Amino acid sequence: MPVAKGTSLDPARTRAAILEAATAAFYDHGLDGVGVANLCSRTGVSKETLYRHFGSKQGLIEAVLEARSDKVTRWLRAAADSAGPDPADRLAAVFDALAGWHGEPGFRGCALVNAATQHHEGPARAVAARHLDRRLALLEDIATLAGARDPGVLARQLLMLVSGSTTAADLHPGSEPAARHAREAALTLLAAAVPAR
Amino acid sequence: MPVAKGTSLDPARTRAAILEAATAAFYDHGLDGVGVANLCSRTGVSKETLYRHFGSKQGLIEAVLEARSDKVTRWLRAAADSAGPDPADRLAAVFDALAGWHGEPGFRGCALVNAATQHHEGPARAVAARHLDRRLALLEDIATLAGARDPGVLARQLLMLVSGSTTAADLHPGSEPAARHAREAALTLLAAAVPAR
DNA sequence: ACCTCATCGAACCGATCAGTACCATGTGTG
DNA sequence: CACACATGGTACTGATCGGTTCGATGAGGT
Repeated sequence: MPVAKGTSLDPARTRAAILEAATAAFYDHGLDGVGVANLCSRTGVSKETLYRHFGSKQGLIEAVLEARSDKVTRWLRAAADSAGPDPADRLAAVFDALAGWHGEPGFRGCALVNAATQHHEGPARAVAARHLDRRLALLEDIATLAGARDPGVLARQLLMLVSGSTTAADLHPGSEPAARHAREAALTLLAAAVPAR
Repeated sequence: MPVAKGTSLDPARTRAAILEAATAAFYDHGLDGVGVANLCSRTGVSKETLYRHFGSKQGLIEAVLEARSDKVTRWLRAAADSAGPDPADRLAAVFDALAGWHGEPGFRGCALVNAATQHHEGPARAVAARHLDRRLALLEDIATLAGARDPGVLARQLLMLVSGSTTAADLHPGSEPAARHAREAALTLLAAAVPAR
């Protein structure tokens, strides 16, 4: 038997439960805004169990951010894939997905970026940098598919629109969703970056 | 005599010194990363003096962010003004100024945005929102001057490039400065937003 | 000379923090 | 049944936190 089959006393399951609760708590209250004891009471887990699984609070933070980056990256790539082969459609789908995310109740910006701005040292910045690299790769795929003159440059410009719209949606009050304007800007940049027609 | 003229025992001067040291410390280590006692030792000031001037740590944070927003807003507007009347020149000058800022040693992103992502409650978010409003107003002036179809929409798109390039410069490793790519994107969006030529 | 006021330095408070240790409990496996 | 193990609960440590208080010092204006 490769994996455990029991339901209750399963280390992997407790680990996942801690991870899930910590992800939400850190996102809502900040990395420094929630203590380990608080996290334990949210999950119904003892401190000893938490420390046995993650070693330290920083270890937990790193695991949370890593898992979050994986999940968000998969989600955004799936949104692009669901739009079919046309690069403009794929790009539009990315920003439509962002718009949906920004409108969710409890939205507080990108968890990875937020974490990196809170902890200048430690693993947060490295994980956030890799996260942005993943986003960049997705956008660069679209730019290349569209036949852009310099896909790397276009992708970096599009990434700024992704990050910028997320910041705006979090911090800037506005009647219209920021991602909708970002979407139009992205399509304009895409069209301007393909040499011929 | 309307104001004090002495140099040493001047409340306004001590207040400014605290503000200056706190601005740097909060920027470098985060709002929660530096304690009040630590701040006092940096300035050579006693806790009693600090609390007499600012009432609480939150009061100090609010004063720091307010002053920072004023200073940054004036600085960015001055950069635009130094570029002359042409809207494209003014927009380019804004991103050139950003590029210079992003390249400064110790650059860690926008202090206002960072503060707002660290403290979801309290004055930080409100001050940051007003700060983004000021930036938006500057960009909207340029958009209007250029005769854009919808200056408000263009300004919000440009603001995303400003915020997005600042985030990228802080968190994303890259050989070329993000603001240079943002500058070209901004000029492209500006050109595409003016109806006739 | 006098008084006021800003200030420093230090002690102090209660709360909270990350992290550790110990013990009782329950589950799964042999 | 017996053993190993993951766990919850509780108590504890040493440090740091924001904030308050008190007394000594010294400068400025009258």
